[in-house]
Amino acid sequence: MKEGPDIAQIGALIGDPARANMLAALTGGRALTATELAGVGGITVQTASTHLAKLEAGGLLTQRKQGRHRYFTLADEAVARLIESMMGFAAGRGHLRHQPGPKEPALRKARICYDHLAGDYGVRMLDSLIASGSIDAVGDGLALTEKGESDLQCIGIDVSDLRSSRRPLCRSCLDWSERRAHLAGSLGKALLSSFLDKGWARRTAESRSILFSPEGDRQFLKLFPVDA
Amino acid sequence: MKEGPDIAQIGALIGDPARANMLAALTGGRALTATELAGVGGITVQTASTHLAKLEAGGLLTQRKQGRHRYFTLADEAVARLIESMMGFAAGRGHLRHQPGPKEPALRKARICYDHLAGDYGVRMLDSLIASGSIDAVGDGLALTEKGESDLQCIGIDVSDLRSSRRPLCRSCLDWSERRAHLAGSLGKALLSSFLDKGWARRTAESRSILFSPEGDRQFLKLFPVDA
DNA sequence: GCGATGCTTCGGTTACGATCAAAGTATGAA
DNA sequence: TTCATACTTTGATCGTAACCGAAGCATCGC
Repeated sequence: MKEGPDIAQIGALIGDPARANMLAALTGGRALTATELAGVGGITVQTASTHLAKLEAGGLLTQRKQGRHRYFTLADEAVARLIESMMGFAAGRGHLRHQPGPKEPALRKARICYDHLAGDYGVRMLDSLIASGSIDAVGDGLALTEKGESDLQCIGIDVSDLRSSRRPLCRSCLDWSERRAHLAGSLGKALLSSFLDKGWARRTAESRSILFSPEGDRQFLKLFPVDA
Repeated sequence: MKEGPDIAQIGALIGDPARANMLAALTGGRALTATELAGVGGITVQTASTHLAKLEAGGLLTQRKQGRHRYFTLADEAVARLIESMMGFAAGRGHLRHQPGPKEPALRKARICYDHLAGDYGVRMLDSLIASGSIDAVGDGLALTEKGESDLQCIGIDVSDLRSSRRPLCRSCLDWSERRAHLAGSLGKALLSSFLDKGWARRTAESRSILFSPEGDRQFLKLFPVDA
């Protein structure tokens, strides 16, 4: 008994509904203040403050002081992956939210997952990249091909820049709504950034969902076709 | 707020120390009775019973009645992966157990992870298989090569048998003690089974650790060399 | 300096859940 | 049948942690 690392601590940290909501909100990638997080957690700022202190002590969060605000973010990508993988697991077990809500469809279509695109559009993009031979899917792993590198160059993404970082270029991330993989890693981030830069899509204020403009939608679907 | 699946429920399930210990013990792959699980959880049978009922209701466990015993196992491999990934995360954050204990070294050397080999030996085996060209590592995924298939045939593992199952052949699983990948999937299971069948190693009664015989140790190290 | 805002700390209440003893149910052995 | 084992259910206790009000700091704008 008592073998291995202590999973009960982080389980308990994630196990509180208010904290889980905060973490889920932070999986959106942007830094949030204590007051904002109190909002998503449905609690007062005092309570939120103690929760945030616990999460920080547990190594899940980091905070950055900026003036009289304190911005909280997930400690690193590993935390984001843990949260998303738990969401995927929970979705598979039917542990869904009680109220689907009106925002749900938008969230399923396209949302941000830490720093890359998820949802129907995220899955579609990866499928298309694989079908066109830009990405090789071997087993459960992903690798960029030479064709993919030159194709990406054409749409303004310099892969050699990305390679210089320590972060893996391609990573598959299980999508909780689609139950299939989408593209994470530095390439996933770069692609989403380029969509936002081009004005094809924009992030929403309070939600993880990503809204495509009519023109951006057209361009995206053209760039990442799916053969019938 | 309140977006996505509910991770707080499973977080809370794993968040209790007694339940976490039970789950960790069941990651050893074998079915355990309620009384045995009460032992690893350090609680009475009554308390264990309520815990087990909760875990079953949450979809993490299944039970099988056999005479007057009730054998509990993890619901499926996804649960095992979740637990191991949380262990890996916890180990990375330094959420280690307070008492390392005397069994720790054996556990780090070789242990069972659901149904395949983990620990130093598990990582070594995968490294060797990759170095010899039996397995291709692309990105974070794994794929068996033709050479690998014939090599495995030589040591008595029929890959075509394994392919018939729905379960993926090769899967990489992050090792919490080594912080590197070892081989999971049906091939990982088949390899460990063959070691046990050959009498190279045996499982221990109360622990997840796997004990190699002197002869088995020699054979294993010869079969999976690491080039300096 | 002043007040306003953002956040944390303190104190006290409350509620939930983990715990076990004791009683109840099911299976097996004699 | 009777007793023993394996487990669950019930009931009651207890501790902890979530929660908020109020007070205490820190920072900004004026």
